[in-house]
Formats: sequence, structure tokens, C-alpha cells
Amino acid sequence: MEAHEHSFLKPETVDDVSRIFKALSDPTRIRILYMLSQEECPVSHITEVLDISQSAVSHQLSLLRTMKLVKNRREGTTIIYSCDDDHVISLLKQAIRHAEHC
Amino acid sequence: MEAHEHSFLKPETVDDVSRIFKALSDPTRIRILYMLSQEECPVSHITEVLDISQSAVSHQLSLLRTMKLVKNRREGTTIIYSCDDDHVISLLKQAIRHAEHC
DNA sequence: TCTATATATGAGTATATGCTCATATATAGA
DNA sequence: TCTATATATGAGCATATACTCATATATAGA
Repeated sequence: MEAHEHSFLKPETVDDVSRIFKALSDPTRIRILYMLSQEECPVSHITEVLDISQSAVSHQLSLLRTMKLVKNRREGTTIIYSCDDDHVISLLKQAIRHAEHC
Repeated sequence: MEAHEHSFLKPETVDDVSRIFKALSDPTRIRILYMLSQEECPVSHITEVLDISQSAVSHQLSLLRTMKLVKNRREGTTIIYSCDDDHVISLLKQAIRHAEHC
């Protein structure tokens, strides 16, 4: 198979794919996303349940927000987060199934 | 939903998932894996077609080998690589489809 | 308005990662 | 055995990333 016969990925595609997987490659973000995939919840809840510092959670949520993987809404003084990208959650759950079965 | 009501991921699962996504999060590895998903090929071919230095390709192949995502066989002086984890390739292709359609 | 609580964010730091460069190893052929 | 070619690998470096600490911001209630 010669170079010109290959199906190539566009550089933007490679970058996008890389960004998706990079977002999913950190243990803290994996745990946060998996938790949010079960139910929306406030930052404080994530902090307590996962036992991660408030600052670390907030920084990671900020990153996930930037990537549009989660969204949030305010309720009084608390901010409630939820997943905002079904496809990425589906990738995550597939990888989890894979990891649990091997 | 209280902490005890959550479905939790085991730490090993989180680590495994993290490792899978970390492997898929680098542009060079994405391109190599995608190329190998189309056909097995020697290192030199990857180097030429993707225009990446021999050393960089070899280092990445070493990492992918360690993770058992690719396997290799010798043919004379050349080493032929191919994919060795269908599930991870399926994750990659899904992410590619996602990236191309958004 | 003052305080308490919830969340966000900037700075700094330690570690991880992906490259290059130089070199080692392995095989084929003269 | 000597050389050429293919691949692997160690060291070093530059960058990215995930945390902590300190502090800022925003809202509710007294």
C-alpha cells in the first residue's frame, strides 16, 4: 500500500481526536465524568464523594466546561454540573467495560 | 444521591481506562494506529508515509507494544507492525467519526 | 451591610511526556 | 568477517499538565 493509497486523517481531525482522548485520560476527570453520567450534581458533592480538593475539582470542571463535555447551572449559591456530550460519555463507558473485562 | 448509592469505579479500572485514553491521546500515536488499522506495515513505511522521524516512530511503537496495542514480527531486517487490540481501534474509530461530524 | 458558604481562578511547583541526537543492536549480503 | 540497512534505545531537554495554596467572586441570610 503506497502513501497515496492511504486514507489519511486531516490534521484537524487528528487534533480533535487527540483533545477528546486527552480529556478522558486523567483519572480525576474520568471519575468526575463517570459520576456526572449517573446524575447531575453540585461541585460540593463531587468534592465529598470523590474526596478530591475543592480547587482541584473546580479546575477540572473548568477544563471540562471549556471542552463542552459538561454544562452547569446555578441554584442559589451552588452550581450544578451535568454531562453535555453523550458521545464522549459513550466512549468513556465503552472503555470502562473494556477495562473491567480484561 | 448519596455517596453510598453511587456506582463507583474501582481504582484499577480508573487507572486502566486512563492508560487506554492516554495511549490514544497523542497525535503521533493516533496517526500510527490509524495507519496500522488499515494494514500492517514496516517501521520504515510509517516513517515515510507519516513523515515522522525514525526515532520518534520507534519510541512510540515501543510504547504501543508495551501497552499491547500493537504487535510485530520480523521479516529479514524489517519489522512489521500491526494492531493487536480491536477494542481500542474501535474506540479510536468512533472518536474519529465523532470528530469528523462535529 | 456584614458574614458565611459555595465556587472559581491565578501563581507556583513537581512530574510526565514527546521529541532529538547519538549510539546500540540485528540481519543480509559481499 | 566487514559493511550496509533497519530498527531500538538511552540521555537530555522543552513543554504540558495536575496539583496546592492563596485569594477572588457571588449569593443567601442575619
